[in-house]
Amino acid sequence: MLKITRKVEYALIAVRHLRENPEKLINVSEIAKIYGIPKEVLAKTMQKLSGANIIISVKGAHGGYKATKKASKITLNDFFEILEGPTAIMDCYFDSGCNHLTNCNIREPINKINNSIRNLFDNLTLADIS
Amino acid sequence: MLKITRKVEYALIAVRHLRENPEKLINVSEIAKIYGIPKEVLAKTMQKLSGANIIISVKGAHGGYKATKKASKITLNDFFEILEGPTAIMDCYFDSGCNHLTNCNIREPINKINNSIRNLFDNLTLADIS
DNA sequence: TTTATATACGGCAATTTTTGTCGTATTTAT
DNA sequence: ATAAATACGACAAAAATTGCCGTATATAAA
Repeated sequence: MLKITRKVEYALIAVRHLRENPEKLINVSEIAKIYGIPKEVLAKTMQKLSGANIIISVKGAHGGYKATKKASKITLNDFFEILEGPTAIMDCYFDSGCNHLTNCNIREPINKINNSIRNLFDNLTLADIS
Repeated sequence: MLKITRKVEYALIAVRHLRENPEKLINVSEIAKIYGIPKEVLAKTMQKLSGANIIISVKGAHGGYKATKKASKITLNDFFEILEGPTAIMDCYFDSGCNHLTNCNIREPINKINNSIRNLFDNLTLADIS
C-alpha cells in the first residue's frame, strides 16, 4: 500500500533523464533502453507529460522529447495528479458515496492525513528530485 | 496510487470503535455489522492487531476484543507496518535487486520521499485519529 | 517521392494485487 | 452438550496495474 505506480516511476526517471540532458532531443526508445522500461508504456506516459507541457515533443525522424522550463517548478503533487488523478489515501475522500461503509468513524482523521500528504507533495518539485 | 488498503481502513475503524467503548468487550460481528464490513476480513485483521498487542482478545462465548493501553501510543507507521509491511512508495527501497530497472536515477530522491512519509506517520498515533 | 523513424492514440491481454469467502479447529460461558 | 466467539489457512473473485499490439500521423533524409 501507499505505493506509486510504475507509470509514475517511469515518468520520474524519464523527466530526470531529460533534465540531465537539457540540450538534446531524446526519444522514448533511448530512455526505455537505458533504464529497461517497456517502450510502449513509457511512450504513453510521455504523451501525457507532453500534454501537460512538462516536456516538449518533436514528431518525426530525429524527433523526441526535452524538458520544458516549466518542468522544474512542477510539484510532485501536480505531477502525480497529471498521471494518476487526485492524491488521496482513501477514495471516499473524493467520492461522495462511500458505498462500502454505512457508518464511517474515520473520515475526519483520514482527511487530515490526506492533507498532510498533499502538503508534503506540494512542497516538493521535480527540481528536488533531479 | 498511494492508497491505504481496505484491511487498514477496516482496522482503523475497528480500533477507533474499540477506543470509543473502552469498557466493553466487543466482538467482530458487531463491528462488522455497524460499519458494513465483511466479517471474515475484519476477523483476520483483528487477529493481527491482537498479535501485536494493540488489542486484547477474549475467546469463547461472550468473548471479543478491547483496546489495550498501548494502543493509543502506537504510531500510524507501526500500525501500517503491522498490517502491510514496510511503508515505502516504491518496493525497490526494500528489495536489493530492483530487477526492472537496470540503471536507476531516482533511488536517492525516492528514499528522501520515503523518509518524509515515514516521518509523517511516525508522528501520528492512533490516539490522533480516535 | 519513397523510406525510415519518431510521436499520438486506442484497445486489449496478461499479470499482480487486493478483497472476500469458506472450512475447520479451539476456547469458554451457559 | 451447545452456542458463540476467536484462530488460522486455503482458495476464489474482483479490481487494478502493467505490458503489448495495431494504426495513424508527422518529418527528416535518401
